[in-house]
Amino acid sequence: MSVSSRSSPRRLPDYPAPTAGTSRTPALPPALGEAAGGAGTGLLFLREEQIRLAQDLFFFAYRDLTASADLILEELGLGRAHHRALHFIGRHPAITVSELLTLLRITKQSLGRVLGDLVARELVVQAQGRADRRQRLLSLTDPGRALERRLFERQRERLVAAYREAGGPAVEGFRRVMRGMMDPETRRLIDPRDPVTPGGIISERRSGS
Amino acid sequence: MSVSSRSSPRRLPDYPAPTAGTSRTPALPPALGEAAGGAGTGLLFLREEQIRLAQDLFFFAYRDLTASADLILEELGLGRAHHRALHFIGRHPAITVSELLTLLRITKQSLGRVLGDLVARELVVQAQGRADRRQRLLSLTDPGRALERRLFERQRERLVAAYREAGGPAVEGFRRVMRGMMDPETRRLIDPRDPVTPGGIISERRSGS
DNA sequence: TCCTTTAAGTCAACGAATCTGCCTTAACTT
DNA sequence: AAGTTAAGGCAGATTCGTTGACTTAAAGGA
Repeated sequence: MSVSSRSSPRRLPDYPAPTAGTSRTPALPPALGEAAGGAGTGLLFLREEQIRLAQDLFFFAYRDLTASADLILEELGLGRAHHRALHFIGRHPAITVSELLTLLRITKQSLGRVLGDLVARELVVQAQGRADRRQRLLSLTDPGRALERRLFERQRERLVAAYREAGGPAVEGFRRVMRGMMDPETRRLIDPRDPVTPGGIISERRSGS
Repeated sequence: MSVSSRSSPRRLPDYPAPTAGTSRTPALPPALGEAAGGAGTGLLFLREEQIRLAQDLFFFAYRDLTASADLILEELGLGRAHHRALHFIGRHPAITVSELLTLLRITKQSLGRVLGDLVARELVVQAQGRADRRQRLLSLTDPGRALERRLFERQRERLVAAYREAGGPAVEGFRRVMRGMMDPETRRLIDPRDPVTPGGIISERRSGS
């Protein structure tokens, strides 16, 4: 259900203070950052502005980080969805389709198209599972691995720079906060200790190595 | 240009080791987290696995964080694009359309649709600029502010929990790393000190308060 | 005053990436 | 043999983004 209905040249109030006392705000609200609570565990560090700043940081950092690989993808006629698939397949060779679906949280249809492209281009291969022959275990081919690496390098530069600037303890803090933002199930997923279900990435389906 | 061509029941290799020695990897590679370099500023903290973990953290945290507001949005027939617009308009009352475009990095067309919906639903109002009457300064209406707050609260819970668990110094580290990942221009944008261009959020167009 | 540029909005057409619902095939499980 | 699971497919739709060209009104420089 679309909502649009803008068409006539709406009348506009000719003064910039439409609703309640909403005067112009400065570029960004001042109270935050190091100033607020020092590096200590001050009591006020949960003020609303802090949280809103985190939203901003997240939006912009994610936007810029993902954008850094887009040039390469565009040249190849691939999209971010392809990148995500390459990333996770590269990180978990012989992953099953359903595990990949769980990681990406998209539907079979959506993944199907992306995966079809990648297989057609011979960036990904499917192998029949040995233990369960219904499964199509996904792995990168050599060209697939090469492409994934090219994409990775672009983001690596940024992340290395960010890590280096921020320093080790900051990186540790970064990780802790990021983990805290995830759903508990997701957290378990990326946590080496306490593997989700004994065996596979998601559900044990280990077959022997 | 679509690439698909999957249709015939492709022959599959019936053994799970398609390419080079890609045997099954464990749930997640072991070397990382606190184990790796302690909380100290070890020298090895830039190893590839660290970087790849950051990618994962980013993907999952962003996914889970944004998903937390989706329930409300869906009820209203709005999308994430609407949420983003509400967020930034709420954060910068009387923002101009072009400033908003710069923040979101999308095209006028895309924003146009979203904004049209929001104005039609009276969640956002446009007011003619006083200094420059070509501008349509955007602000939230009271219902718009109320909705934005509902959406915010969902995310706030997560972020507060994450901040609280991680602790103050971790939060500071989080911010530093996030800033480091952005484009320099973006960084200037969210940095109160050193405002981008004197005045407005993006370009000075301050008119007096 | 004339001319150019800018801010906003619009039309038309398209593309990427998601979704739902329903169905098939093959293989595993009981 | 019957039921369930893994993968894949078709049809159709939605959301959100794109490009390119154009209009209108206002601002600003010469």
